[in-house]
Amino acid sequence: MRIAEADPTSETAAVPDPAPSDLTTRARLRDAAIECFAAEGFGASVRTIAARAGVSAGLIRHHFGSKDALRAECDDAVLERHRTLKTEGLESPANAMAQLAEADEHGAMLVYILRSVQDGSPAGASFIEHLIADAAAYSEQAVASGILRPSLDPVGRARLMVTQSVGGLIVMLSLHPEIDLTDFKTVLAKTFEQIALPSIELYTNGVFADSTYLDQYLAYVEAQSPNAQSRTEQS
Amino acid sequence: MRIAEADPTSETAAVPDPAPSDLTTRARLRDAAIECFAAEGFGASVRTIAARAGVSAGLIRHHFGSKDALRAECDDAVLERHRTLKTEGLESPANAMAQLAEADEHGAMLVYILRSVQDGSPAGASFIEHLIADAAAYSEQAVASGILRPSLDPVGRARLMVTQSVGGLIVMLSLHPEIDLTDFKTVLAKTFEQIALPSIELYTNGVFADSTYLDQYLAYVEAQSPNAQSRTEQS
DNA sequence: ACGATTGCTATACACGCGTGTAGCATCCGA
DNA sequence: TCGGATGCTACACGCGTGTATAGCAATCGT
Repeated sequence: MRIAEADPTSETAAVPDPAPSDLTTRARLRDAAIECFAAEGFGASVRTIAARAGVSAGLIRHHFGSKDALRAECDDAVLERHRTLKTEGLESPANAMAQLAEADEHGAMLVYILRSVQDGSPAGASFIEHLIADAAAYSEQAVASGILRPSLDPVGRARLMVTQSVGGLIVMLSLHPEIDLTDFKTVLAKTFEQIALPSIELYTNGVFADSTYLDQYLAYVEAQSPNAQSRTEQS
Repeated sequence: MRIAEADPTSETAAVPDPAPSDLTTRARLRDAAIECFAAEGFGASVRTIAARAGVSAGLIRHHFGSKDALRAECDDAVLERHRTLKTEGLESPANAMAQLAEADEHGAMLVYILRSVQDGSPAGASFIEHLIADAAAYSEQAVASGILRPSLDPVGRARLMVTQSVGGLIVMLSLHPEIDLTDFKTVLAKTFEQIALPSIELYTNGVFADSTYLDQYLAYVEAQSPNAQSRTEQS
């Protein structure tokens, strides 16, 4: 039913329209929507999106049917772009974000993901769960190879680190509402530069001087339920 | 000019109106706005707020002039309530949030702060900066008393930990969009229970097995600019 | 070469929003 | 007792939004 920009079922031979951009208007509309959603959040109006794509507003309805459908297609596009980027490149959760922020297009993609999480949409939750699963898998492997310390709660640790990292970026995004589409790269780079040393330091040494807090908590949780858990203990 | 709920300048003798709640309608309106903003974000309509307070919608304009003025007053109220709560109670940044989440009213207050940050409003930025300043002050004191490890970048560490903690809560909030005003406490308690062990573990031991990453970064930053910084080094 | 489908624009509709205005009841001070 | 301020409601206006419809130009299949 839906005709993609390169669907071979109804493609004749050569490209039918050498547009100003080499993309189909539909694809340009989708990319413009991704950029607008990243820049302004999902409250961006369809007229703004259409104006950014250089077309009329009604064309969005003509191509996608509704704003929600357009957004769903943006979610799919970003999700798949992230997936391919993940499989083709290295996927070290620590600097995956930094890698994503390199190209401008990737920067917009990153911010789109942050907006999705910030918005509370199912797509955002899906992103988070994927990131957590990836982090957990990478963590297990890194623990096995001696890079990371083992944890009493591996998936809990992965969940914590992902939510905190993404959340920190969302906070930094919210702290700069005047952000422009052109300085995604700049702002992200400055942020990473700002938090690089503290985060590496935190991940290397922690912040507590000794293990009294951890010991106290473990004793507390042991007193609460002296049965399950605390079996894989080798911190 | 502004008539507070207990302003003695125009108070006769006894309470003039034994309303269903013992608060002024104006104060009830303000509290209802705080709750609605916490529950739905700042897109909550004035009609919703008025309905929650059990009054008409136009009354908001009558009392506050505009929705923005109402929100500003909510910001002030929450900020001052947080300030008093901070000074009167203990202020350990680690469990300050947990303490805030105890009472229902405090839970709504916490979520209001999170919404402010999420929204990107100046009030949210102010909250964050205050939290960072507090955390930095507490951190300095805790380092002096041997509870926390010293840092190569103390304020950077405080900034990182605050933004990540608050951001993690925002992500958790966004992951539960169906949140109801009545289970602020429940959701927050479950979240804290979920992240307690991983965060204590992280803050105690870090995640890296050794200090190669930190050493590499320090060497890199030293090679980049061999002059300033790296003087207060005693990690 | 011609009909039909496609790409696209322009305009209008319905809705929810914040805001403004008119009016009513009540309470207080002189 | 009475004038005026106060607390509050009901209703209407303008605006921006997503959505729907009508129509035009071009391209493609046959």
